Amino acid sequence: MADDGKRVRTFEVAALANSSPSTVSRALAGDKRISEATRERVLAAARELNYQPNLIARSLKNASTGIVGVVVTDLDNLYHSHTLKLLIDEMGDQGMAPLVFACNRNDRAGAVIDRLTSYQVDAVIALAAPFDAEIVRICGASGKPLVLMNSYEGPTTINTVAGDSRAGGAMVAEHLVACGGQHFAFFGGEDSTRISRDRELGFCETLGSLGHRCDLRTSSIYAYDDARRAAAGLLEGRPDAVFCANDLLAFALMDCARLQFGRSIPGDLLVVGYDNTAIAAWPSYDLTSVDQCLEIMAAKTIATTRAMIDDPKREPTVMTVLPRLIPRNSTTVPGRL
Amino acid sequence: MADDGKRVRTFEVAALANSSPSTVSRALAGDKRISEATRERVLAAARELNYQPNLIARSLKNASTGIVGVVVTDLDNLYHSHTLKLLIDEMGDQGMAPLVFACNRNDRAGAVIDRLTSYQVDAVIALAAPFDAEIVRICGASGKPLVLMNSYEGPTTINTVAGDSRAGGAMVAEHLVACGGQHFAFFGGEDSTRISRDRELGFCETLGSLGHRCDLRTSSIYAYDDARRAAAGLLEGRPDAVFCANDLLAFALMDCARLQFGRSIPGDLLVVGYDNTAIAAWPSYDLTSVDQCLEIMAAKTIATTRAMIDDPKREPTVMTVLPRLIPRNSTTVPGRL
DNA sequence: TTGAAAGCGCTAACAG
DNA sequence: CTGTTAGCGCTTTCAA
Repeated sequence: MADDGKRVRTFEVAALANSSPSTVSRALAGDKRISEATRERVLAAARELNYQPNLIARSLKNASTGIVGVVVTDLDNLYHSHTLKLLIDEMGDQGMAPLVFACNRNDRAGAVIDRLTSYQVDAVIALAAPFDAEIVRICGASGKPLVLMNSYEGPTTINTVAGDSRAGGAMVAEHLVACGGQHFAFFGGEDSTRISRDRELGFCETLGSLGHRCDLRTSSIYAYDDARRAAAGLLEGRPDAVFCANDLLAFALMDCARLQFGRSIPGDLLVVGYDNTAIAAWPSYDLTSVDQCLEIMAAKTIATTRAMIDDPKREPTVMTVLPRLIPRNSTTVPGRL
Repeated sequence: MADDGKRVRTFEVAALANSSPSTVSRALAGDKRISEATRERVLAAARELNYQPNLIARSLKNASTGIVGVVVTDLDNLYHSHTLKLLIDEMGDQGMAPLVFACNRNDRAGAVIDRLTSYQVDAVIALAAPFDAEIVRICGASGKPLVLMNSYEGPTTINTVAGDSRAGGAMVAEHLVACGGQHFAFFGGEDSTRISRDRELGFCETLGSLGHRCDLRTSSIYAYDDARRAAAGLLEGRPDAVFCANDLLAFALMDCARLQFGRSIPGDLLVVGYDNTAIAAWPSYDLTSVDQCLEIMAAKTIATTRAMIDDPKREPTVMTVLPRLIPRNSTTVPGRL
């Protein structure tokens, strides 16, 4: 029964168990060299006093805190916030404690990482962050393993887990051709991002190898209104098959096509999105989309992080997760299948 | 220039500044009794070595870690993940470090809180958590301030920041009556939650005082498919004005009304949602919704947390934030306004 | 105004 | 198998 305020320390447990702090520490750590009898006594005492070890004190002695820093950008993006949720769940299961900092556009990434490392995190995971040399430098200098998840770009000297955007783009090309598309368009996210470029690249390459080409393209930032405007421009060109670099762009384009251009989907226009957001499955959109298999990516990210913590001089790995296309009504051509 | 791996300690800074660790500590803390000259020397040395204090070590001596535990449930709910984002941003600005744990339905809340308190967090914020006596007991026993944000229920002996659901329901009633509704329905979230009940209560009360009543009701869990099914049942009763306890329910109901019942919105049916999700503003839905002013709630939550940390024996406060109704096309009656 | 020394709670090396 | 001791990096008396 922990009484108000003060936490129970090893010392108190030791006193109750007629033993010493070190014995308590060992018994709780499962040290083999403790006799069954004393172990029992210690465990009983600990339970009775509701002893919870002070992890902060422990980590001052050990090298490791069990805390992993997570740097996130752009949590307004539903897809990113879902990724964070998966990471948090996975880390919780693995006994890691996520210390989460947002690094919004105007923050200096370096300052954020400095705060993180001040807390002696065991590693840093950067989520959907634009590649930032300063992060890499600081983590390198402080010897903290760094893992980039779904981040926009990075050399192979840094641990990276990302979806295979190029393969995803290729899948979409094959699918749209199979569905009878003739005039193809690409609707990209922010052009500077490697992810959007890779999706476009895979798309165009594969279209080419199938004897088609992508005549139209435009791009927009991640915001419905902007996307809507850009979509209008794209639709002027009268494409009949559009690949959108993410679901939000696809939703905006579908709304624009139906409400503003009076076109029916999939009758007049085939649309494919990316990320397989929950909303894609809603009947109003029923959007064919590429699923990045985020659960797998999150699991790999955590596994990589764990491996780097266990062996800091391990070679960095770059992992790629193959996405899969989820066909829905936005590309279902009545005559086919 | 911090070299590989090892962090710089006060000792090294002291050596470079021809001084002692204690002086370094004081200079960096801005202690008044340090001469201008030595302060300069110390700061210069610290900067030169890129000294970052070890916050873990510091907090072992001090009472406080600067870490605040955040317990979240149900991050799949877009509204909750957005709330978390706002909290993270606000805490970052305030110099708090959020240690985030998910407490999913099958986890024991107690275990999660125990892990949190093992890290000596300065306070715990429970976000959208079902009220759980165990959390309260453990936080109480360990003397950690607890703040519930938008949580489902709680006695007034606990710090709470929540939207005024009853007032929100009342606003909706007034609005729907003003828009000419005649046959009212309420579409609730999980019935056990106080929040949904309060929204309904405010709605029905105010309808009553305006000479109307709410004849129909149903409820659903937070999942599109379930909501869609429940909505179908509700629409059988042919209401012409529905208040949905959250936006997701409203979207499902709108889809159901249009696609399955062939009813037009707002022509045949007025719909109001709650939370003012980003999607509510999309043209396909263009949904009138109640905005909870989450930024304000997040700010108040952090302010309360800060106040409790600064003065742990402060009386708990219960705060309520007045929402505001955002009218959109789903309740725009052509003849009016 | 500054330095030396003690101690936060824990664990690990070193006796016994 | 177990207890004593030292020390993680910092802050803070206490002395000078």
